[in-house]
Amino acid sequence: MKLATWNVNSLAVRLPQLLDWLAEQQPDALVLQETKLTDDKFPHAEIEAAGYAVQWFGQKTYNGVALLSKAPATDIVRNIPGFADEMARVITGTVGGLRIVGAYFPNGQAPGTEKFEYKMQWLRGLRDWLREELATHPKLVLMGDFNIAPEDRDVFDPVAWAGQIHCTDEERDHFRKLVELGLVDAFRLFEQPPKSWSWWDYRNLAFRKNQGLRIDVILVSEALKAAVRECVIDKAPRKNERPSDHAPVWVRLESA
DNA sequence: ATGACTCCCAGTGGGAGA
Repeated sequence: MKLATWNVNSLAVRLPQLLDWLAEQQPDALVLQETKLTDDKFPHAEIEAAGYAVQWFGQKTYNGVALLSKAPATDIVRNIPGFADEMARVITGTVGGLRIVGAYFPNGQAPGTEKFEYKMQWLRGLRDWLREELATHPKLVLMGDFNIAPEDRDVFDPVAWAGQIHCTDEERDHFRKLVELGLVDAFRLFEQPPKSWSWWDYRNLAFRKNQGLRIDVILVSEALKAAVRECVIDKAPRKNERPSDHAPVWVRLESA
């Protein structure tokens, strides 16, 4: 099983790149973030023609998520049960016996703002729901754009970013509390190249200079940990014309 | 350096992203 996550930063713009990547990488399931499309505008026909079933949940301008899978997903849940939210940020389904949660975590803007407080509330809501979800679905994968750089080694300039959004103690504490539910960061199960990022600012030639953050993450439950074989950030799509600012991340699990 | 780029909706500018 190959599972992937990609913040496409507008599916309207990135659809051709998505179709290319699906054809090349053949993931069994892929979650998308920042589709930025209302449900009536979602390009499901093109995705289905590429051999994927798809569930989607979006809104105008911001946010929007989708779950693509070769085998249709079942038991779909949109957003976080028990947490009222105006924004389309989470889509969950079961594929091949795995509970797949695709999430677009709030950005949070800056500590001390209303958006930061919303991020904290959202993270609490996610954790409370995931605790229950893990109890009923031990084989669970939470993946997406976390908008949290878990540790300093996930930041190109940890001194400059200290205390800044994505790197605050509060955000990292929430990340650790998710892990403490019984999840593991698949990327860190393996030796990885230093300076591995999943996002590079569009400004400042950041990609060329490899100045980025690792904020796109795949967490697998303890029940799946032993099955994880590989976890890769695929930088290739960031080299496309008109790329997303995020790279896809994928994980390969031993088929069982 | 309250920047830089990209996307969106609006409407010839501005918010948001991270």
